[in-house]
Amino acid sequence: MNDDGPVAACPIGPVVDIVFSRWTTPILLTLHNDGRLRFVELHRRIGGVTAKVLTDRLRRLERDGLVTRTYFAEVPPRAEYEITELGRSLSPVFASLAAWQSEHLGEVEAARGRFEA
Amino acid sequence: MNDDGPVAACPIGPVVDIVFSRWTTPILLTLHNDGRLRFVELHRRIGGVTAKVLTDRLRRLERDGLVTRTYFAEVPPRAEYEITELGRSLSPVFASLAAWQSEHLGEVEAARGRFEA
DNA sequence: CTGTATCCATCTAGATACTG
DNA sequence: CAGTATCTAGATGGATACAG
Repeated sequence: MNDDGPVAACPIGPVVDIVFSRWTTPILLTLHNDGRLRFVELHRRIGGVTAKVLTDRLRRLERDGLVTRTYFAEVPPRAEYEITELGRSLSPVFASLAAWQSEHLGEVEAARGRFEA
Repeated sequence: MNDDGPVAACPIGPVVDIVFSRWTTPILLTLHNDGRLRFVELHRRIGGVTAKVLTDRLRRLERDGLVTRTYFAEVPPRAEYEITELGRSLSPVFASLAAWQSEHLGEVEAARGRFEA
């Protein structure tokens, strides 16, 4: 949550809150690249996150309309997650981040090296 | 910090950590738009953040080469912060976020409304 | 003015156990 | 399998006081 304060200082606050909460980018990218996945499979591919936290993030993404959840009350039960059109529309954002990173991450690392001294 | 786990799931982890820690976007945007500013002025324009936290973020941005700090040991002292070329290179990233937000934030809010029901 | 030092409230996430 | 419930540890941020 970006605090209030002069909203003018951060007009992109809302989208940052929606997209860059922890674990949301790997979730969205995985669903974007790998298509519809059930819970365990998504969990396995992301790694490092607990079921509780993954569930929380997925609920939030579902609430925001970026992901859909389809539940099958079978035995054993099955839940499938899929990215929505709205979620897919974030593609250009992720592309611009990837582009910046591949072009400039080296400079950041160099700056960090200099900063040690 | 995006945990480890399969890095493949989040290739943009590093840039997300660099750019989307709390308060970093308003800091970068303010310095981008308003030019070189001294500490108090920056503090005032952002609002809602304490001096301690603002200092922390600025140090981190300085370390990463996105911002420069120039200190004048006068009485009273003066410190001026300015965005670097590297920091300015984030422009397209912010532009893509702003574009997405203006196009799709309404859909997110609609989804949230639906989710209540 | 430009911070730092300290302490504390809060929030998040992780571990673990358990249910339908 | 797909979660939920509970508890706790650690990180983060805020309040406050103080220093150079």
